[in-house]
Amino acid sequence: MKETIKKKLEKIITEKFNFQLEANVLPSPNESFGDYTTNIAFLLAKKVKKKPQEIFQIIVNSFSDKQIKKIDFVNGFINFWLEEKVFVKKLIKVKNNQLTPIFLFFGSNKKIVIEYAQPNTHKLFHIGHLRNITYGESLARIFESLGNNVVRTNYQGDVGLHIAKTLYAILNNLSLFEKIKNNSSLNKKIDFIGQMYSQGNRDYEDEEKKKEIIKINQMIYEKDNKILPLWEETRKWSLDYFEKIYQRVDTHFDRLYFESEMAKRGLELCYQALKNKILKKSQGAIVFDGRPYQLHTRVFVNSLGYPTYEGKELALAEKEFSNFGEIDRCFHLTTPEQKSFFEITFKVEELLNNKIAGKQVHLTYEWVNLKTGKMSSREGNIVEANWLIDQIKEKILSSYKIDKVTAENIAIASIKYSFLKISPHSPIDFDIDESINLEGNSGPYLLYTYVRCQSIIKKINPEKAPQDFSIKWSKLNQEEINLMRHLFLFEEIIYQAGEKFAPNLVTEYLYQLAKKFNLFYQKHQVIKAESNRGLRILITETTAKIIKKGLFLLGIKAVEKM
RNA sequence: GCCCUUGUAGCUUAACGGAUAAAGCGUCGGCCUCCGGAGCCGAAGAUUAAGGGUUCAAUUCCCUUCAAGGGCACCA
Repeated sequence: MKETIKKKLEKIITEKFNFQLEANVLPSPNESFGDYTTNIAFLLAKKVKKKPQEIFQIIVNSFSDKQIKKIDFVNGFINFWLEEKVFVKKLIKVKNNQLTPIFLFFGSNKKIVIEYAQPNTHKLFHIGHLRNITYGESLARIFESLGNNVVRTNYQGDVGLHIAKTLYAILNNLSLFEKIKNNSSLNKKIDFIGQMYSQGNRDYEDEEKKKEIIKINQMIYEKDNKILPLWEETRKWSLDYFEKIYQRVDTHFDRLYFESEMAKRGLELCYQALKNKILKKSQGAIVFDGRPYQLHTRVFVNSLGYPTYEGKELALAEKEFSNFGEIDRCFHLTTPEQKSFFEITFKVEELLNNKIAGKQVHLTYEWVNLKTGKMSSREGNIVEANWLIDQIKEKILSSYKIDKVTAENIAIASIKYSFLKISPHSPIDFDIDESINLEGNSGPYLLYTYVRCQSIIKKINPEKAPQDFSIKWSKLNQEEINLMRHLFLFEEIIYQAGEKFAPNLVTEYLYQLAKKFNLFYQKHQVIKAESNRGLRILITETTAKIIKKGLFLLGIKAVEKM
């Protein structure tokens, strides 16, 4: 609808004013300003030297569309009011699952990669990862619903000093390790790795032990047989633990990539880039000189001959762009401190392979810090994902009479919603009571509204409801009108959320929808309605469908009772 | 030092350059003989960090200052 108005306006502007202008058409900010609004009268006034009022008159006289009931002029804005039947048509489409999405493609192949989650093995999966995975999964679903074929990838660090520290400590506690390996649950194993990491960190302070840890680090890189079995075993513990979390938060990956598989190919690519003079030697290392591109200089192969994180990234990019056929965009979700890292590696990748140019995108989301300060595994003040979900679940179980499965779903809904309603660019100072809401603008509020709708629908047979929808606004109450107009905007909101990588637009939309429905519910009867009964049932069904679909786009499962 | 991001009610946040800056929590006052009270209604609460500029219009764009966070060669 928005596009239709826009195109017609632009045509009129060209014909009547002999002027090219992109007409900005938006949903009106509130009900008294119609359904769509445009500011072209302001913009045009100066260009064509006419008063906004005159411009409005000319547009009104030329504009014709069967779906538009009225066009008016308020405060300099031109507002469009849609015919009632347009809304009814849309609601019926939603009811019959016939919504056609507005497509948003990033290229001709309609295939994109989203790389997210990115935890490191041998470390805990904490609320920062939870924010990442929640954001990534939601973006994936939004892009899918806009017509894209999405490949979900996850780049996990399974080599590095933190692992050497952990393995060093384990080597000094081998009997305990064997005992845990044979007899303990996965949770105990993860606890054990955490303890060993802390121990390894303390050991690293000691100069002698530090040398040994660095040696172990090299052994891991070289897949030395003396360390390989221990590395593989503990790595598997971590991966099993991650997999359980992915399932718990309803995410899956098409491909897991590991840092350990990138070293060899990364090194080859670095030497190829050196040969092509994209990289150069400097102080014993191989580096990219970023100055010609206003970038930093960074090391790709260190002076010991090992590829750095940058060097390995070249191999990752190659895989991500070749493992799934032609890719139009590849999104990497990380916290902002990796900005310059990505600017530089993207540049080198482009120089190596110009087909990638412009297709790599770094999407940042901000840190989750604790109110008490920064999280640090050394200080042991990590908010671990399972712990957080369990805490919220307990809180729900102690406050409401529901079963455990539902409590689990509600807990995850409240956590995901709490993250997603905040723009990714806002850092979060996390406090469990303040950050995770169960009332007000929250996941449970939306679930509750959904359950409420379903509860009404279950009590009646919608098929037998009156099907006469030839309505007039004058016969409807304000709550019905507001709801219908809001429901109408759903697809456009999804499009905007995709365009701006902003699931928080979906949360805001759903919250407004639920609020409007609850007010309607409070003031008017549906089942025993004396007027508009069929329409009210239709509105209730549509609200339920859209909340469910919207929650799905946020990665949240609707519950049927609570 | 250079570069990037952020600064909005007591707290946590929202707002393609647009109309009266929008919510939640907290505080205060109302609403269940009625489809689910995790709900609904109302009140109080904002010089959008400060100061300039551009614009018909600035929380949004530009400049300066202040504050917080992050990045700037062999960590990931």
